[in-house]
Amino acid sequence: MSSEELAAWGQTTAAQVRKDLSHFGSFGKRGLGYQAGELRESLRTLLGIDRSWKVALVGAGRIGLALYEYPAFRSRGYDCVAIFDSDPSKIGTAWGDQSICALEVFEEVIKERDVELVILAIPADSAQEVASRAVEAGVNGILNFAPIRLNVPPEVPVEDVNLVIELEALSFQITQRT
Amino acid sequence: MSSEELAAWGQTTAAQVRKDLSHFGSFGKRGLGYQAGELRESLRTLLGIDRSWKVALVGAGRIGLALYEYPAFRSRGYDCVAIFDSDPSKIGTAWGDQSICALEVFEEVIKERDVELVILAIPADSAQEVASRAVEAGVNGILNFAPIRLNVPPEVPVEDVNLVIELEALSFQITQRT
DNA sequence: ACATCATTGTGATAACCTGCACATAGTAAG
DNA sequence: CTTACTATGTGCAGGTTATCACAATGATGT
Repeated sequence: MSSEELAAWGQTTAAQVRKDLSHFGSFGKRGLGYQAGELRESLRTLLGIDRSWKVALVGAGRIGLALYEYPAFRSRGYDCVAIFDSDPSKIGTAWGDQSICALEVFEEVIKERDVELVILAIPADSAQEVASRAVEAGVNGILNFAPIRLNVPPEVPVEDVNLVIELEALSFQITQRT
Repeated sequence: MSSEELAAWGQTTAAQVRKDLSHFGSFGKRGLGYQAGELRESLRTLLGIDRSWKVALVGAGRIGLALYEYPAFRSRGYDCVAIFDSDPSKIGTAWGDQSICALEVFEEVIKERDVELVILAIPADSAQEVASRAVEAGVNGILNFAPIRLNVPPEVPVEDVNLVIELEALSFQITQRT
């Protein structure tokens, strides 16, 4: 597969593909291109997605449920090993093979099950507190659906997903289109 | 409110805030700062979010449900005026005040209800087809949850949301952290 | 063995973005 | 009215990112 082909796939240019890859090493053969399977594996290793990750889900609401049942997570190596919620009526009930835990036992469960990533699917007003507790408990990264900017130490990466902003980005582009 | 304060809020620098705003006009008063409410309204107009937008949801699965019930959408002016699904057992049933429509009547309903934005919460294999039909029916923008790059004319903006990639971005950063 | 061809990896170049620093202008007080 | 003060808007400089263009290199065929 040539950088040209890869570029078409990724909506970019051939030069961009080659430059980007060159920052991490030399993956292609001159005159031939890249061997797709080999490149794929190299990149998987490079990105740290050549193994499975233990994930905890905080918030057993509708968004939490959608994420928990999202097949792509498991198939890409993200294993949900714990679910938390603050609602007493949900605690103890089970989704699939996971029983929903109370936030009171958060640290305990996180450590016991070696959770590395936490998905926050809870309202904005409790997100900061849970995030801080997660960091304290040794979590390595946070995927945040709450519409606030979390304050965490720089060594713990946070990825924010804000669906309203995505819609607003569309609105903006449409408005600009004159 | 000074650019300094705004910068702290948005995790950036005062100079950046001023430069960015200056691209769209002059909103502040020298020696005083910005008047928050006024600035807010100016930006809302600029971004095209000073009005409500009519949205159709395609895919009445768990992700679709989570989005449909997401209160922030309605409160920010995004009105879901139609829901579509291909599953015959869902068609005709209702979520809240919306009855789920068949994809057969897609174009008809889109035009009749003046839908401007479409949210695609369906599997990758049918996303391109629905996207093309949406563009053809006159939709102005697409929020795409399917993990494929949609092929649509450049005047129709597409925002992609890929939750697996968000998790992978975390994995990468953690791996790099050495 | 040699020539031809295709495509990489990369130095040079251009475009873009961020941050600094200050002239400018509006406010307030004497 | 004049002076002192504050915070904007912006030209400039530095750094980062994208694009170009080509020498280097391996494959293929004669």
